Amino acid sequence: MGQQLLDIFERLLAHYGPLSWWPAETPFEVCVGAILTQNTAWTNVEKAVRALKQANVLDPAGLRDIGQERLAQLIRPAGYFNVKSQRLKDFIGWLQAKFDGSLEQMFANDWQGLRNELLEVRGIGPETCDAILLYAGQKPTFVVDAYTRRLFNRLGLLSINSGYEETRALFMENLPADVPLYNEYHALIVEHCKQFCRKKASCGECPLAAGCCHACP
DNA sequence: GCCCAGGTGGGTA
DNA sequence: TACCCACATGGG
Repeated sequence: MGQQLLDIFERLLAHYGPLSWWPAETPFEVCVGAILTQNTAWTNVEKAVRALKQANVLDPAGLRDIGQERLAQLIRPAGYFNVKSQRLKDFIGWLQAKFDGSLEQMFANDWQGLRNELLEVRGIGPETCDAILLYAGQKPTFVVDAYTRRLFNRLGLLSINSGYEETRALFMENLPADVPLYNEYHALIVEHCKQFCRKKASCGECPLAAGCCHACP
């Protein structure tokens, strides 16, 4: 299984090249982006992030001090703005109370314990949690999303009923705990599915075996 | 106009 | 546990 997972990774890497995620300038921006991108197209998140930068509030103190109504208006393009402004506030409040608003302090802790604590924060589910740990904190946890389950189910490596933790375990139990590898693998899965699982390209050019997406024969 | 996007939490059986 | 639903904007 480990070799199969590595083969798929190598094919994706050869086809798309290194993507070097996350698309953000700072670890804090990764955390905000991870919350904003929940069930939302990344292009919409970019608009919201841009607005936060222009308002000069894209840092722990800025998001702590801004009113929630104003925050909601700034992130409006990312959708679910009422829900997400509350989630950002909840995360910032937790970060402030627990680690004095410092991501450095937060990441200084044992990451597996930190993962459990992060999951307790309202609005931080498993994917958002792992994205923050991997892409903002360089911790070796694998990020699973809807694309990952869809793709590996179609490749026959994962049951259709596999949940988040089971899917994550497939990768973490069969691949070395390697941050650059986990970083690239998740990014490549997303990039591949954007192109093929959304019918933008014909399957003749697919770097994986036929059957990886609904457009495949 | 219709479908869906790099989810999550709350409610119900 | 296993579904079902709300949450909302913007691009294809």
